[in-house]
Amino acid sequence: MENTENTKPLNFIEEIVEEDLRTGKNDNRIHTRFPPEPNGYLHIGHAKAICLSFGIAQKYKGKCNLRFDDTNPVTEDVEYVDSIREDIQWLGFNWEGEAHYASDYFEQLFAWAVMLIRKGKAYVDETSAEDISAERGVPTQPGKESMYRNRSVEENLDIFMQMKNGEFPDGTKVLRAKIDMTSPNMHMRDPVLYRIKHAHHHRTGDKWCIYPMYDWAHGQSDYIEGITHSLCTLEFEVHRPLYDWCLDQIADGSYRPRQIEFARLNLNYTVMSKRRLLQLVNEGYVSGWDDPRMPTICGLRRRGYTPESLRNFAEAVGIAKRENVIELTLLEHCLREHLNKIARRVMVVSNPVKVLIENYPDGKVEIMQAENNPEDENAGMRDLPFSREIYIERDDFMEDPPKKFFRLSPGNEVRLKNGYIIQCTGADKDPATGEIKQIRCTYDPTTRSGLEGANRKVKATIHWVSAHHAIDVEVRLYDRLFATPDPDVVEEGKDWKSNLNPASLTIIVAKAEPSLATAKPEEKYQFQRTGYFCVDKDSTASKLILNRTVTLKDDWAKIAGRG
RNA sequence: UGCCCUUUAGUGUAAUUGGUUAACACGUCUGACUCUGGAUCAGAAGAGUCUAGGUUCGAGUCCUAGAAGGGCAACCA
Repeated sequence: MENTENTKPLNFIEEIVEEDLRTGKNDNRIHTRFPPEPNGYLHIGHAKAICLSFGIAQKYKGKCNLRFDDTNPVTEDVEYVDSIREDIQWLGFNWEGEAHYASDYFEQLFAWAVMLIRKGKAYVDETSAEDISAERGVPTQPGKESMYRNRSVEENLDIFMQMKNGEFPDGTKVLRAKIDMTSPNMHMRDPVLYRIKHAHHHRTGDKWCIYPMYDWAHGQSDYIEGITHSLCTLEFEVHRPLYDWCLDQIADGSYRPRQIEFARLNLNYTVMSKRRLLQLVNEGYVSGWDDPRMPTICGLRRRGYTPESLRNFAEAVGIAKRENVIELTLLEHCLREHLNKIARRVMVVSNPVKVLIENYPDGKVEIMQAENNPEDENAGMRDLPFSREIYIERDDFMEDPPKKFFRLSPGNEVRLKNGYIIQCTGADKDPATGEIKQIRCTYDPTTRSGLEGANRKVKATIHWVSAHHAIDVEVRLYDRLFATPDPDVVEEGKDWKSNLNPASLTIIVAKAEPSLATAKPEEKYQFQRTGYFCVDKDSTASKLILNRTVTLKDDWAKIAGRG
């Protein structure tokens, strides 16, 4: 066990960590952090990042902090803080100690800013936002120094204090680092460190009216918390020189956090940006952040995903620096792999057609025994009522079947799972429409499941429910959110939303075996031969609602699909 | 036309750090088995590593020059 762990190839971040451990860097401490901004819900891309940072800490006996990057009070809210904490814990991770907040460090950050000014490395700029932007230049051309760049230390200090004391309106002044307006890296062209925002902060209230920018807060927060490996996504790569510059101003040399970037997760048939997810919610394309079609952690949870399956997925996709688009089939594979082991099997007929077993005594009811999960010996058995009239799937009968169709058809035999072998004697049709109203069969009493006679080879086994005992349940058949793998590929004049899958949700009423009546929200079931389902939180005692998490693999659908 | 990053089967990730015939997973295709056309098992196809040069006994790994894709110009993170 220990051995397989050691021989598994390391990703490039683990290699860096192991090298640091070899050389004794930072006293051999390994301390990571997950730093969400509380301005939205976490999605599966964050799940990858969470598994990485918490996973590295676990693997190397280190620690992982949760730190809310709450430096922008106008977009942030406690609602998000709470959902983020819940999602991380649901995923199965525990952060070190209490959750941290960048806002915990506002005082220290301010003190360091004052120190910067004293060293002549920061200045207050009164240029307007537009002009600062213009003066910054463009990537291909150097910027121009601000006319306020060379104020005296005293003047800077004085105005900065006034900024802090709320003497200026929003947007009138900023504190800027004095670095290099000609740098080929835009982020080094005197980046803004503080801006004025007379806004109520979800934690510090009205104490502050100046707030630090990400670049001034993040590395410093890492330093304060003793973070050794600060893992983030690729778009922060260009920030790294600034991250290091900021640390240079405060670090004493005995310890040093390091920022390492990796490629974010992309999944086909969905979108991942906060902006787009928000748009789907606001414009009513989905029912909310936890709509089971959303790639949010709470959405996946409601859909029926398990923390294990998500963690296995994060492991399977790996960590590297190149842009990637993971196939949804890999996610679904990880899901099925886990659900197969834990989901109780039940029989539910989603598109019912009645079958009359002509030679079965009217009014008789037998109780059949069914395995709850053949993959789990401890899952036990359950009772299943059987009677003269049952429902089977309409698709499991064909009047005029093609060669490879093994199920019910006139004259043909089929096994009823955990029941009897039946033979079709005919079907009654609506003379006007040709629709099958009822299928007629006979059963062989010696073939009851468990009896000697049941050992006969039969081509197919189908699921069923007793018509009189079945309960009606609402089933929400979810499919992929987008109809095309890359939602950005669109016709002229259309946008990504035109690729939304119109069939991503179909609601039906199905006939379920009676044992399902006591099912509770979040419980996972396998509807035999159909798929995995999860009881929705909207369920009530009188109305059971199940979400289709994912279908079972269906070889017949492939064969039939080929024509 | 500045800087930074990336480039290995359809999709991801590896390759003992310069060493045999480039591996694993998902997907695809066969077949076996099955009281779930599920699961499981067995097998197959599929890349010669972005291109062109070079170094070397030997290059996916090193060098040179290109190409392609991505990122950077918020008082967002």
